Amino acid sequence: MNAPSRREKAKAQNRETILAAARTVFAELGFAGATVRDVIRATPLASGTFYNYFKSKEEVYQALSDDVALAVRPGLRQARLEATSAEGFLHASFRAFFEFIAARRRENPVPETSRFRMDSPEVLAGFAELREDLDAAIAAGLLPAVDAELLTAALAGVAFELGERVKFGGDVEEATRFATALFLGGLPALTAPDASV
Amino acid sequence: MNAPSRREKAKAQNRETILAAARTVFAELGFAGATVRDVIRATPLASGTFYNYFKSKEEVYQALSDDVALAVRPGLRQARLEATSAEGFLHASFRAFFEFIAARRRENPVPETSRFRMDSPEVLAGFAELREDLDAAIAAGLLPAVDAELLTAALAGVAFELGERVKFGGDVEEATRFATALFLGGLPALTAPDASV
Amino acid sequence: MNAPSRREKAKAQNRETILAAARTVFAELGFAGATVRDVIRATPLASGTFYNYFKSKEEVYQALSDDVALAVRPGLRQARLEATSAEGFLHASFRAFFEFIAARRRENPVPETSRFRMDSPEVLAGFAELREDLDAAIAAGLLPAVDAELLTAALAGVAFELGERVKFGGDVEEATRFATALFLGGLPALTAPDASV
Amino acid sequence: MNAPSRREKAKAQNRETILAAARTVFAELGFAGATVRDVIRATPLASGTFYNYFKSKEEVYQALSDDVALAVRPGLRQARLEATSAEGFLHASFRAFFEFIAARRRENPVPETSRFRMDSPEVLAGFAELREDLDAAIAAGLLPAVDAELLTAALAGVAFELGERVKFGGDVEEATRFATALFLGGLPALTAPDASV
DNA sequence: TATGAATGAGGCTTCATTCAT
DNA sequence: AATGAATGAAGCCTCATTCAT
Repeated sequence: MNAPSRREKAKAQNRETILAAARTVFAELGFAGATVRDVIRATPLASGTFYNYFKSKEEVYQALSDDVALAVRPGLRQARLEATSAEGFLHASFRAFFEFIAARRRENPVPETSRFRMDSPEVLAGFAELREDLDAAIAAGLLPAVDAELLTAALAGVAFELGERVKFGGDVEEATRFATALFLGGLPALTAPDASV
Repeated sequence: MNAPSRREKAKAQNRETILAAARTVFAELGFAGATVRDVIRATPLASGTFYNYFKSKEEVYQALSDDVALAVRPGLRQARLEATSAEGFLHASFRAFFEFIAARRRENPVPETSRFRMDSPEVLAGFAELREDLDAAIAAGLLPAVDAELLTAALAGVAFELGERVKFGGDVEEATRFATALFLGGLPALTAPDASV
Repeated sequence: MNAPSRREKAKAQNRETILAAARTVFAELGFAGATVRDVIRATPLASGTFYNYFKSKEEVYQALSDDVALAVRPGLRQARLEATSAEGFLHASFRAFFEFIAARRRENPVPETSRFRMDSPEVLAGFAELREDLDAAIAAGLLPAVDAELLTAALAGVAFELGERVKFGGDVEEATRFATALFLGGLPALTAPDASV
Repeated sequence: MNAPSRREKAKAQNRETILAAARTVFAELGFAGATVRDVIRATPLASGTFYNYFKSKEEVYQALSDDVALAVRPGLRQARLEATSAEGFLHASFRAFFEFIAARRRENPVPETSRFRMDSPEVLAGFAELREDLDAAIAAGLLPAVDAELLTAALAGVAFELGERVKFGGDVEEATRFATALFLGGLPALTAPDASV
């Protein structure tokens, strides 16, 4: 009992409608380029209704991030925490990430968009934990003692850009293999005394 | 013959004034976040004057890309084309990119903007030729025969994200070394038959 | 017979709740500056409930006027009608008015609003009958035969402005004495043939 | 030479157009009740133009006040400063004020309006100096030593309300005589030891 | 060519009011 | 009756762009 009333369901539904519209619109126009109006227009709702749910574009962004935190990050993290080798760690991370993008693509086909639009909230939210896990992995001896700050950045960058390819139809497995191999091969080189220039 | 008249010089000057202002403003606010007004305001010129030189913000963007093509990319390309080793190729590319960002940081010392602001014309234009050069380098045997599409993406991603760190004070040399070493170590692994998972 | 049912009492209660909130809100924001939403927000009731009792802000205004007609004005009129001297007439009028303002100040201790806020229903309603009473007082020989139109205006003006002082902490007694003395002294002069300029 | 160009004249003209519209609209709707849109609508100008001249309704209000300060108050003040008797002081003040209102009425006929709309900027602006002059007049022995705070309020209130009558066709001379006589007669009474209640 | 005021479209937000529950 | 979410009109303001000077 205490099942959600019809009204409560409608309310939850509207919230989802707005979030889904925002996802699409942000992907299409970029977060900065999108307006609240754009989001509303992508919705059957009236303009005022938006403000019953969110105070601003930023708040939608936040909600989108939260959604993702709930949906993807636990799995992603779990995979990393359970990893017993550098390869496992990297493979689990990249795979989870690319899978997520591919799933998104399936349920919400992406319109043509320029490559520098990859600033969607969902994507960014997941990276916050990465650094943390990296530190743990290094401390545990799973990864060599490289500069964790730069390594986080490099991992994020590669995930980011390969993710773009996946978003437009690239193969998840292939992207995962490529990224994993790159870092697996590169990591030892990063600890070697620098001889370059 | 036909040295530019005073009038022509004044004209060229205004054009440069606008472009310089746009560079600063786009860097500060991002392309999407910036308005033509913002650009004009960063200029001693009147609003109408803007339209004597450019039809829109997009056209300024294009001009900025062209500018950088003229100014930065030839040198970068040259270095890549003359490279005699994978390391030289990578090192030249990363170094040029991070130097570029550091220079921008120096002339525009108030970033306060997060990662979204990497969508500037110069940055994007710089990557346009990378793929081309990669293909050439692979054909020349300088780089192993990996998937050039994915490699381009991975290079861009790492450059992007390490570039962020440089933008906020990171060291150019350190970023260059890190990125170069990562790919130098990773490239051989990319050609090995995949054994992962 | 026919004592109010529980339901009728609840209904009357809600009406009073809204009126009380409106009084406070109008006093704080002024009639023009206040919105129906403001009134509802100052209430535990839902927005729709407002419309079960009033059609609009204006109707609340009217009801407030009626309320005060019921509550304050009879006493004031009584005092004026029973006055046996000009002083009694004036003193009763001013005192009632300033007391009213002081009472409002006590129950709503955050004025922060300047002179504009004197346009509340109670205040205006209170002056409506003054002219009538003045005519009666003049006819009864209580007041000298001055221009009742102008006298009404002058009384209202003084009451208004001294009322402002009372609103911000001025003493009721002092304001009453001042206003009464002014008119008591001035009234004879008003009947004298005009020699001025 | 340096005569205002056509453009400069148009600009000054627009400013006046807006101010005139604001005067009318504030008188009609009250300051609080009026919107910027209302002002614009009372104008042949486009909405954006308003903001070329004023940042907000409040700024128009300020400008209106400044206008009045320039136009009326110097004369008003002069008359008071030159007064050599209480009667002269009062007469000059009231007369100047009512004249101003009458002049306004002539050039800018007032629509029907309720009595509590008399919160127009012009009217209020002039009273700021009154208190100052009153203090000076009392110090100079021109007026008896009454409570200057309350006297200011009373004078303002009477001017206010009689001004309303003048605004709707009342006679300037009559209002001036009435107000002057009231205070002339009332002032002595204000200094007498209080025997009231 | 440069100027900058005027324009009105369009973005943001709040409001009064309705109406299904 | 009471509720409170939905609605869209309307207020606020900024913007890109034009055009007379």
